Amino acid sequence: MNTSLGHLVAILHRNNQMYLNTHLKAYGITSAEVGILMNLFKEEGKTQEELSKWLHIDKAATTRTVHTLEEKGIIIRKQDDRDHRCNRIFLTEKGKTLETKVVPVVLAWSDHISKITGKETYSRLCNDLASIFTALKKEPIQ
Amino acid sequence: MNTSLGHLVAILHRNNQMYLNTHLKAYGITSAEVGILMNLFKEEGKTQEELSKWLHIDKAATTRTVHTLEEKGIIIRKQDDRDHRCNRIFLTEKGKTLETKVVPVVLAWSDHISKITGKETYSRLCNDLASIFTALKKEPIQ
DNA sequence: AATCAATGGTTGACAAATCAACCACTATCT
DNA sequence: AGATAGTGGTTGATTTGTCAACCATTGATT
Repeated sequence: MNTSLGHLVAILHRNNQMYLNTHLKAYGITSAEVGILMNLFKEEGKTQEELSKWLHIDKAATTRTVHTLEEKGIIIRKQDDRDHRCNRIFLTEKGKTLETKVVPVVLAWSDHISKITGKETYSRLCNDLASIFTALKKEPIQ
Repeated sequence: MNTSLGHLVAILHRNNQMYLNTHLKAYGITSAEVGILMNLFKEEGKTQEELSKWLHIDKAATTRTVHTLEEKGIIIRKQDDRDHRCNRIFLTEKGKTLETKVVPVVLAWSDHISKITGKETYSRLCNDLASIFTALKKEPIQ
């Protein structure tokens, strides 16, 4: 099985993106927006910088995704009162109603994978990946 | 640790891409080309269709990547004698010399990850992902 | 042999993300 | 207070990939 880790991760990532895009199309949501939304469902009011760091995504990408979400009426950007450089991001009423639509779709894909691997393997997998995640946060590769 | 599998995989994938892009820049190779090259180093003469399937990548993407590789003088496309629809892909001499440059970089990233997780965890991780990989091949999600 | 479907590849339009350069605002330092 | 450095966000250019429509060739059916 001479398939490298990078290769496997790439395939899984694209598979996830495609899954999200087809199943969220009905709600007008794209895969790129899912990360930000899932974050907002948990806690609103983060700055774009904080979102970028959490998602490990370039701040330029965050800017653009946040803009399209605002145009769709799903979030609002509010300038911070103290620090006028910061935009703090909040869900609109419409945005809040999306939680019950988006979250199940995100979980459904994980469930698919979980069924493939079996439950223990799946949670082991998540733990292993999470440990990489935290390690990369502390000490980025090169 | 409320970080979903999709999220973790996405981060890891982008990390890998960035790593490859910075470390292969000197050789004029981009991350998108790595998959095809790694495949050709093992076995030449595959069709674009076969490459696409192996890489789990849209055939349009394969077309474009193969074209840029050809423009760079790294590969040649030869039309199949029997079936004139097929392009079979081969490395040029210049392409063959890249193996000793590209492979170590690809492995270096894996090594980084392996050092983070420890060796057993790493190979377990690869096995778990590979089992997902083969399962997806047989029975794609939705 | 003629038609019709399937296959391999190409193209155009778009989405997702990076990088680099930039602007506006804040914080610091003298 | 004024120069300077740092931070948060935006923009333009480019890369990577998807999707859908298309063309050319092959294969199957009649």
